[in-house]
Amino acid sequence: MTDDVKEIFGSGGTAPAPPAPAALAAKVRTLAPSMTRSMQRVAEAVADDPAGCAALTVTKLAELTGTSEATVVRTARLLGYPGYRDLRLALAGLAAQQQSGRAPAITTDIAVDDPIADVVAKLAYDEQQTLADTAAGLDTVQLAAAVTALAGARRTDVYGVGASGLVAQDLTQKLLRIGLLAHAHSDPHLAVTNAVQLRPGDVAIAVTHSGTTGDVIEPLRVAFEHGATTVAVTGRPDSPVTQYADHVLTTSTARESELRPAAMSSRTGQLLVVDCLFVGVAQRTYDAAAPALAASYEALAHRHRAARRGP
Amino acid sequence: MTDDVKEIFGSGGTAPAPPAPAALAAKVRTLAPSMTRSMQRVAEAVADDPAGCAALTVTKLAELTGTSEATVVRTARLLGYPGYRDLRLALAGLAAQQQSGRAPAITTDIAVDDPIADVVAKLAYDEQQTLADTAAGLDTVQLAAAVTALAGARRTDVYGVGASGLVAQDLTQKLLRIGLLAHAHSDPHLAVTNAVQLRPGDVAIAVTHSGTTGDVIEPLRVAFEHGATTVAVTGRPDSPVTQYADHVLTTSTARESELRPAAMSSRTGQLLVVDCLFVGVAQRTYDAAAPALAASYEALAHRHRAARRGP
DNA sequence: CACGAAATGAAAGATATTTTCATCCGGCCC
DNA sequence: GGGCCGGATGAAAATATCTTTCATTTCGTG
Repeated sequence: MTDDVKEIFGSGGTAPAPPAPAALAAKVRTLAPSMTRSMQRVAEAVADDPAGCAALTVTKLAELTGTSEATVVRTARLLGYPGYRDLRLALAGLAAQQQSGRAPAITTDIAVDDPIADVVAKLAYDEQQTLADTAAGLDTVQLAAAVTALAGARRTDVYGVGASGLVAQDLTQKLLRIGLLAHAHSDPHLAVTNAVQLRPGDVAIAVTHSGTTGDVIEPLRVAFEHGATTVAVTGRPDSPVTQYADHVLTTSTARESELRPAAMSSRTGQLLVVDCLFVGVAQRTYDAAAPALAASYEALAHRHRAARRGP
Repeated sequence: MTDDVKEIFGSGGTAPAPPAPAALAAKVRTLAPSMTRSMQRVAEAVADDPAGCAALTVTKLAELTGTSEATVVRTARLLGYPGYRDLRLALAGLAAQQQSGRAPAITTDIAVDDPIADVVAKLAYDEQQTLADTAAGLDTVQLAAAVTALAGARRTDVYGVGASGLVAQDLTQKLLRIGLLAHAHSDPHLAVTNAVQLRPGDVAIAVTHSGTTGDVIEPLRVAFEHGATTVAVTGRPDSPVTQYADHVLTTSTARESELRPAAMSSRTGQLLVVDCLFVGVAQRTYDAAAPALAASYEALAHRHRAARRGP
């Protein structure tokens, strides 16, 4: 009997045997016949609830199965581990695998009665998806062109209203940090007024998910007509805003739903594009950007209290 | 409510602190700043090679990192485990997950001479990572509590300056959309002035990555002392801001580098938290939120031109 | 430059695991 | 049926591992 088992499992019992990775339940079943009664009880408990057993000490598991520590250790040995400690480790791994295996209930829409943990998971998943899609769909040639224009611009105006307005501000903040003259406009009147000032060599950027926001298209048109280099960051590469854009940067959108309007999910992709623009420009103007970044960091330091250490 | 959460997270082994399952690397990064030098060495080793460390005893790991057993245990404690034994178990689980899991990752930092396509890939990857880590590390009990407070608040004030200010605005915009009275403050004086008005039942939210921004802590403190329910969204769960926070929502940070300052990478996690808050509140107040969302959509429609160009 | 607080590691103390060994149980031959 | 044998089993000793304590060192500060 024991010989058969050995044969099936290859080389000899303890020493050279690879500590079983995952197929534990199977191993238990296979080896069960060659086990003594009390060892079987232990093995069964282990196969039944790996996660639970992983939390138990030798003594506890012995108690639970109505056996002794020695028996538990013997069982562990039979299963191919040097001792109970290692079996326990493997058990923890197995539990974790099972856990992560039965994950994705996240493909569904967010429902009104989803528990909060599901909401977190779904939102995170959707945003990750948006990032992946946007990154994959981003035209690096257009991006590089936009970066070049930004890096050499005398001044840069960024237009965005609503949720996209925040993205526009984010970009502006970043560009200012590395010493570029940038301004975000969310007031359409002022935006147009300023757009008139733009000249060739300047840059105007419009951020709009739909690509149909008049308040953003107008200033971009004006900038375009005054010879500025114009960039559109939009989720719709065929939308009106692209008419006046020298370079179009397309963002991807996650599925939307009632509890997750488009305006909300578009933000993630837009911000990725903005970050790419920023880093791109920072690379191009590194000699100026690096000290500027360091300086702005220094300047802020005194506004932070010293972090306290936990006890 | 609390029951739901408990259910999701399985039996409450250690009731108050669910020992981190997978978000270990994230946790290390989050807590690293509050660690001492030698603890950091241990934490780094652990985050670097979970599988390897899982095979080590306390003594060996102490040796490997050039520290003592005591330090290893202290580190394990800080990471949220009762002792090294449990950290080791979690490590084994993590290793197993990684094993069975996914692609290796893009581990390099963004360099000055990276081609633009690499920049896009790295940024996207980092932000995805941040999302995953933040989602995994988010305490859903705290989140649920914050949502409940928000849903029932008479008014809500949100504080944030710099990059976090945009996040604060984002949250405010969203809450306004579903009919809640919310206001974002980036002027610290006005913020404090307004915080004085808050009463029990009102909510104050501070957004700060470092958790040490005085301009944000002050108004939160005032709000706290006036009995408002206070929430902190921060990357540093042990920072000063949490002193005055009834509920702490921790965001995870991606590694940072010269071309990718902390302020930049923190935004992604903060926005995820904000989205979760929003959706949570929208669920709770669905009957009021759904029509409000629809109404705001309607109201905006006329500001969009019809999309031209069909296929 | 001395002071105090925090950090650190050596070693004692507490637990958990492994080994040892005496006992027990079941079958088998006489 | 009794006695003997061989493996199965658990109690307890021995060891390894983990945790705590406490004295020493280090570092920042006035």
